[in-house]
Amino acid sequence: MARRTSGPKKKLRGLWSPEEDDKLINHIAKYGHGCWSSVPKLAGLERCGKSCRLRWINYLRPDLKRGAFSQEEEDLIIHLHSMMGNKWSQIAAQLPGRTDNEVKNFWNSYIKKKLRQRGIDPATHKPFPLAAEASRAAGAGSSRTAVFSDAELILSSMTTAAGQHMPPPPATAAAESYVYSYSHSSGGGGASDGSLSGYNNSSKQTAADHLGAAAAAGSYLQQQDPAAADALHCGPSGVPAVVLPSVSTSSTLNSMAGLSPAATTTDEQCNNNCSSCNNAFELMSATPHSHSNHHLPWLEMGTSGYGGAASAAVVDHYGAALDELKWSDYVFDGYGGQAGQSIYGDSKDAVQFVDANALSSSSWCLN
DNA sequence: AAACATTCCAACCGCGTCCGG
DNA sequence: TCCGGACGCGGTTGGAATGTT
Repeated sequence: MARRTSGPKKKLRGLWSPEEDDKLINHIAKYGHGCWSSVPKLAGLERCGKSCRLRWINYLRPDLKRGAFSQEEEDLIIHLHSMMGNKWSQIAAQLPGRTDNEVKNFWNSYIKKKLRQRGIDPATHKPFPLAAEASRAAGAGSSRTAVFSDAELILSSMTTAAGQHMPPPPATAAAESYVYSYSHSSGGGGASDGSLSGYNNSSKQTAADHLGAAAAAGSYLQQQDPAAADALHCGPSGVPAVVLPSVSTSSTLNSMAGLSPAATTTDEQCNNNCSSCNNAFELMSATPHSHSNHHLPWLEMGTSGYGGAASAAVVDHYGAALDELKWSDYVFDGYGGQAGQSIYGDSKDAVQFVDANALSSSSWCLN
């Protein structure tokens, strides 16, 4: 992989030899890197400080994980990318033992391709126009794929069974307020005791991962918009209290920051139709809330528990926070993959939008 | 087995930011 | 306030490894 070992610029040295690595490791072990520009001279290397820094950070650091990315890491990368864009260093910061360069390469060589294959624009995390059009054409059927247009969803969220329009969601929420139904055949047992008993064996680890991932996203949200994070009940550590995903949902991502529709419900949404949901705020204690067929209006979540001005404030906060969220968030929930399975992976479950006919204007919570 | 194509990823480049003088 | 050096980040490159014909 010798790179530019010959050329006009003398300073280019190509691959690092084991001897060079040893020198750098020994030097840093003894003295630390201090000022990188002085490292090459002190370590006896014919490299620039920048190159030494890069070599250390990307390859020699003892805490690097190396090896293939796990499914959870992949999911997290996709989700974080949907929130942050190409902020590789920030994304890598949420992945212990991974470097920005590694994440970037993984994205460019693998994830990007995977998303494209699924008709998702990796840059926007939204469907390619053609794919959306194809989906629209196929939309006449009872089940649709996860490829859809924003406008289509907004429309569906505003229409009731009688063809009447639902009260419009808050303006900031409208663009993101997708109503969809997640229909998952395998479902998942409910667990309201705060344990992970609602998760099957293979899901428990993923459930634990959800917490970590949610914490990461919560932390990010705290940084970006503390007020919004507070509205989402992010604790001081950045961990949102509303984090547990529905066990019926597939991946790490649907739980991110508790922002996903499947991850939370509220009293109003559930009281009428959900006998197993006793208290909306059970959710806020990170209790697994497994209602595989909840059809909740995204963004309505959490706000109905607040009254009047407080609710409006929360909505504002949500709006600000949700500006950061993109299509993949919904996809992640929408896909009904098994726990630990990337929603971008093959899945036999198809996302279904809530048929407008299934919604009443008085309740968002339907089974 | 050879030639060619594709993939992967370490390394480099250039730019922006930070910070001390 | 300006300047310059150091640092960090994201984008790009190009050659080794791997796959395909």
